[in-house]
Amino acid sequence: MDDLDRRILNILRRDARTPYTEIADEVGTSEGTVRNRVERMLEEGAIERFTVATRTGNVKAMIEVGVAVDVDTRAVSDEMADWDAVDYVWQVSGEEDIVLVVDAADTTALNDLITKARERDEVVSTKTRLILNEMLG
Amino acid sequence: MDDLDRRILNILRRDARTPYTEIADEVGTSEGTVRNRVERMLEEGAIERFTVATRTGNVKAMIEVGVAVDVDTRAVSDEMADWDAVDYVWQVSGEEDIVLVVDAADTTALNDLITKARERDEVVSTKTRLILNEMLG
DNA sequence: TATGAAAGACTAACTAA
DNA sequence: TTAGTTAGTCTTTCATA
Repeated sequence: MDDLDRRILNILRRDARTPYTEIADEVGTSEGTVRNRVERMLEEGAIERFTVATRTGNVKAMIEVGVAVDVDTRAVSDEMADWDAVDYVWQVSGEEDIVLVVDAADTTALNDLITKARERDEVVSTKTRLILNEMLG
Repeated sequence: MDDLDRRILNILRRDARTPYTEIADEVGTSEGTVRNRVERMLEEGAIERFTVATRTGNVKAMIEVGVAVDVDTRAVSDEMADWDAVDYVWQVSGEEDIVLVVDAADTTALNDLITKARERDEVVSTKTRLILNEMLG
């Protein structure tokens, strides 16, 4: 993971469909080098996956969910990952245990999701924050 | 945004390099249809961008940052987006105003980042949560 | 690091609803 | 008029030297 890797990553983070030849030009190396490095980073896990950032709805939010102490957080997370509109489920340290990152159609859909979470016996608290603006690092 | 769109998105979210022909097979349509729909979703903003999910360091975390009431949150967010190891900056509603999603080399790097945030006059509080596990929705 | 072959994406003309 | 299909062409990626 050297500076060249980081420059390649920065280009891919902004547009993962940039052709290797174009990346090569930009960072001053050959197409083959870029390709080999991307493959290496994929193997090593520096690149977890190629993906798309979506905004299918109008409301993005994070829901911090607290669960009871005797509960298998992993299992709960697993189920919540299957819920509609849920993009990511993070198990986190801190007061709450799970953070849902969601992309909901509207506030009603968001509210339904929060309700669904609160109705579960294992869930002891929720705290929702709307994501008003997102910027890439 | 119909069911076919959603199925295409789900495939792309897991691997954005899946060839159109393969997606077409999986969802039961032609390559051209998949391509047209992906292009339309890009134009409409349902797909914000093609990107890579990275893990360059060993520590992922979210840092909730509270800023003073008279501060331009946008400007602060803008600067923080440029900091090393910061993947995303979200302006959010709730007690705190900014959430940094970071991918740090180690806990020292994470701590440096938190310190850097706390040293700013505008920042009145920080709360850090380690992301222990992430799952795709 | 080149180069040719293979895979994939794109263009544009066509068909059907 | 819009969505979908397809054949041919061009671009990108990949494997080999």
